Amino acid sequence: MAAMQVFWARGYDAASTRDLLAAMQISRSSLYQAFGNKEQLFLEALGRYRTGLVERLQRRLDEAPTALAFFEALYRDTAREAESERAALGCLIFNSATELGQRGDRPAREASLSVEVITGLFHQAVERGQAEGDIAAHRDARALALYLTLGMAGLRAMLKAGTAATEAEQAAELVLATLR
Amino acid sequence: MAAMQVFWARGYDAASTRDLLAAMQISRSSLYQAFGNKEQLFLEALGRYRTGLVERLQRRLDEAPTALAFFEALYRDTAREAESERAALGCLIFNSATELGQRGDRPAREASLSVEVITGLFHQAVERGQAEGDIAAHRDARALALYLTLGMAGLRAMLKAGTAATEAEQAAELVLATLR
DNA sequence: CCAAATCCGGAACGAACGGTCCAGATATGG
DNA sequence: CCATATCTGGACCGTTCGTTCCGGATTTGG
Repeated sequence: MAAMQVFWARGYDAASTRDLLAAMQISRSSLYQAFGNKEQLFLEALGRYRTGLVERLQRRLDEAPTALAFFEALYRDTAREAESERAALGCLIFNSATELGQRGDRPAREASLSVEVITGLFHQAVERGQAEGDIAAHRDARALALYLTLGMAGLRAMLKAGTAATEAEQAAELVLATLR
Repeated sequence: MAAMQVFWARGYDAASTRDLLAAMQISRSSLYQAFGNKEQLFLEALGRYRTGLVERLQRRLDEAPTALAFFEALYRDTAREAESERAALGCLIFNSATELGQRGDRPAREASLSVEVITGLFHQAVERGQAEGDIAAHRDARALALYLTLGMAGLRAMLKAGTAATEAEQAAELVLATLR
């Protein structure tokens, strides 16, 4: 969905309906007939983003030799995005969660829920890693999952702030160090 | 400055000049005479925020028994803010850096610079901690400083996403574990 | 005490916002 | 082939945006 890209690049509030129309290549009336309003279009876009991201992460996790290797690849690949256009976009979920904060409306709640979904996936990955013996078993799996979500949110924030690739990679490496 | 609070709570774009006038209790013409425009008012507010924050952090660092104790108190106090109104506000610097991203204009550049200033303060604190022997000396000080800034940005993002206090504290504790 | 300089409330500007609406284009099906 | 149903381009709505501007209030200084 093209609307996703617009919300991703500009944020919920700053994405105007005119931006959305231009990207989706449809007319105003079609948008309102098909989605009701801007809020529902955003919810649809965020839902699709989350579904796609979870699918991709789950596949990478399933295909990874170890859960630790999964986290290492995820963090290193993300850090290496530094200084690219892709890095400036960030992640729609973290972007939305920080923009909408505790606003209390549906978009805000859905963004928070999406962060929790990511943490849930990380939790499952950590448990696998602890069973495999690659991830320190003496630490609480849920706490590690929260820590890894925090790390990703922080890394994405640093990339948005313009941190250089080498520095992002060094910081990411230190996040990973806690797993061992 | 009252304008700071408005930018802090609502973000740069979402803070309307009418919001700002109401908070500052001045008239429209006074604002434009005194600050030129909204962008310059924001730069002023962000500058004051940064100065105040750096002063407070530096004092806490100077008064802390060890640099490690400084980081522990900072992270724990921040995590404990979870579920409060204060946590929903986040930090003006990280808020601005993530909202404005790599937009290239003055506000965006100033936000990125502010993040770097925080990292610089952390760098100095890490070096003191390594000299004192409380912080692992085998790790690069600059990398640790970047990691700690990343951790703070991540923690603030989690608080905005509505993470519970107990979970925020657990995650913060894991960030601190890397220092030892 | 008055003249001069400064300040400020509020009206007004053009532009952009999210959302509505209808005439005309397009597709459907008997 | 035409009647009917569906879709859509774009004008338009009221509101809000950042900014400008000016007449009148307030302060200042001699």
